[in-house]
Amino acid sequence: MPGIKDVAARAGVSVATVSRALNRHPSVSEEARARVLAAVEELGYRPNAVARSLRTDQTRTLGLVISDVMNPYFTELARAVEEEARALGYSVIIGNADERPELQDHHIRTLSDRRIDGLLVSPTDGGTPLLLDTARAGTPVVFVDRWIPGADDVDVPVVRSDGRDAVRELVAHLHRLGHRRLAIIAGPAATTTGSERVEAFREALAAHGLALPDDYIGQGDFQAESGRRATERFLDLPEPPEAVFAADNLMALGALDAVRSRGLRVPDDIALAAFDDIPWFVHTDPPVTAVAQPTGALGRAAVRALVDRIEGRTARSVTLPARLVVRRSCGEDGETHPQKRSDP
Amino acid sequence: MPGIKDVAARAGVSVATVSRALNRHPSVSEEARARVLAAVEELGYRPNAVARSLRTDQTRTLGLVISDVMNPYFTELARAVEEEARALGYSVIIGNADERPELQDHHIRTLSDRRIDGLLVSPTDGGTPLLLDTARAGTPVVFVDRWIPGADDVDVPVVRSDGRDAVRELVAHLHRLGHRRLAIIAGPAATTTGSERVEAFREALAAHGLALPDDYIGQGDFQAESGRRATERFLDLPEPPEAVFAADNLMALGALDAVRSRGLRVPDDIALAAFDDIPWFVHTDPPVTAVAQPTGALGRAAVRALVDRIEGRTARSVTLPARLVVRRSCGEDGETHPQKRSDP
DNA sequence: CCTCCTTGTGGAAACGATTACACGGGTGAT
DNA sequence: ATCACCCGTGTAATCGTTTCCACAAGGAGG
Repeated sequence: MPGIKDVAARAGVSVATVSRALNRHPSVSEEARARVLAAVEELGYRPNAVARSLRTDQTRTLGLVISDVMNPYFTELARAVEEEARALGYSVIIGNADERPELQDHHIRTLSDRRIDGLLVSPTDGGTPLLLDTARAGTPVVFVDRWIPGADDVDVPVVRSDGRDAVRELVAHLHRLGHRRLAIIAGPAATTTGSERVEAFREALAAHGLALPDDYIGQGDFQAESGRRATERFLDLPEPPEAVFAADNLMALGALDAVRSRGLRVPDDIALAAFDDIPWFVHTDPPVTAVAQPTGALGRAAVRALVDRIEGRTARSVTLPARLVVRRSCGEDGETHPQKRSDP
Repeated sequence: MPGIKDVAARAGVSVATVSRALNRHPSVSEEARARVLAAVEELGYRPNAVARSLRTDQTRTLGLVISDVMNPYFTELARAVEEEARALGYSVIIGNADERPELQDHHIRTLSDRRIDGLLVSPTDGGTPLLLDTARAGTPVVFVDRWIPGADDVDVPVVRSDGRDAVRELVAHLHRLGHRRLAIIAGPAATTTGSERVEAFREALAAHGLALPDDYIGQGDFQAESGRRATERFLDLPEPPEAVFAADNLMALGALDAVRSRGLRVPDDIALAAFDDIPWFVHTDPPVTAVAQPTGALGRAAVRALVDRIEGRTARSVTLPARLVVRRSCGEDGETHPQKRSDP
């Protein structure tokens, strides 16, 4: 592979001039620039990004650490992130933490070693100081979707969506359909999305004079299998819930599994709803009602915030509203959706 | 961030010794090694991967260029690739080509600039010489899932799965259920998986004395929307097919969409099957019959082949068999599955 | 005519690691 | 005692860029 020296030789100029020509530095003559460009073309020269990074101390690369690549929500997020980053001239390296703290650490470490310019993280459960230490050490960090507490002493914007209103709508919807015993399959308590969604649910319930007994809170870990187990536990209760709300789409899938393997039917025997809408929910049996996050917008906003921080501007946290998408998994609602909102 | 010099100073040795101690070079005394390790620990030193790569001319990074991150098949592949790579001491950078040749080129270029050690690609439609040029220029390349012709003059192993037998089984299954007018939604003709699957289908049909008229070949692009369009076209035919085989899962999703929006039902009005099994197919209405690839094994084999090439060993192409998973989307088959095979 | 600035250029010093080479001192064989 | 060798270590070159600094040539202003 040709180096800058080869180009310089071919163009009959020094390496300094080649570098300047390529980086659109103003003080290089039209003529020299032309000769350099020609030489570059002829040799098929491409600057060595590794060497460049070493010298300039920037890689134009973003790290994205997500909790689970197999979760359609995160792949959509990842896709949006990559697109926006590319538009801004950055590449992104994705690390899949698979909901395992030690894997998350592994990726954070590897990415730091690579000297990425900034880090986008949707932190998993499990308190490890590495992430915050990294932020404290000066690497620009932005949280997306989830965040972890203790980031007060360091500037880490959070880009997320607020499901409170949508959850309220969902509970109203369930209530209207006659469901009174409502249960939730929660995510790990240590993740914000884990606890937050339970809180929102509990509050919404309270507004209708309903309680959320401990038996009706299933402990999940955002994976399908845990959704199945939690649902089976619900079904074994002396008084099983009439509706189950899964805090993410994978656990909803597991729940669907569980009720089906008992020979029961959704929504006739039990209603089901999920957080995070995905294309497949349209085609499940039955189509499932879900709280939809503006995933793409979230990803793009997160990248913009991160790049702002990297390039020395200040970045602010962003919260975007989620909305309820009613389908058939909670029962037929008739034609009236008093609280339906128009698409944002 | 501390550099190797800081460590050397702290440990009271030269940078050379630090480097040697860290790279388990044999000739460094126990005592020096201990002091170095202590200093590393105290300072929280991490070697700068960029500098190291520049010097050693290897990044211990693999590039993975896939055609579509949103396709569950590819995300499962990506996940397996990352796992195996990690086990072997490599990181992977994923590039999403989104079925667009120019994006594929963009990623190949970016990855080459980064001096990745090897490239794993599942090429999109559209002939651009860049990919083969890269391989010819000496970058180890392995094709996974799909491949492109013209790679004969350069050693590019292909890791893929052979669906021929499974497609034969599928057609037998459909035939047994009484379906005679069978259609296929093909992928882009320029991708091998696009044309190959059509050929396998045609051959299997021929074995039953059935033809595959042009009207029954829908042109898709592996995206959901194209599956919908193709299916609508089928449905508009004076004599619509009795069964539709989608060459990937996303197009099957689109097909499902199309038949549902006409108020028709699967499998009563039309049967449906897909290439690429995914978890969601269990929960669609109805569960869909699919040809399942050993995706994880494919990804792992691909990484091993690539690393073999990188580390100077020779790598061979690998072909793994796919198998048929019968569900309900083609109709009830009774209890007998004469050709059912046990899980590999 | 001299000075001062501008413009275009090249030489050489970084960046942070790895590694070839040299060297000093100990050890075993002759 | 001499020699050859090995071991542990340090000095310095190197990887491919960017960029600081020096410098030459030419133009403008006094």
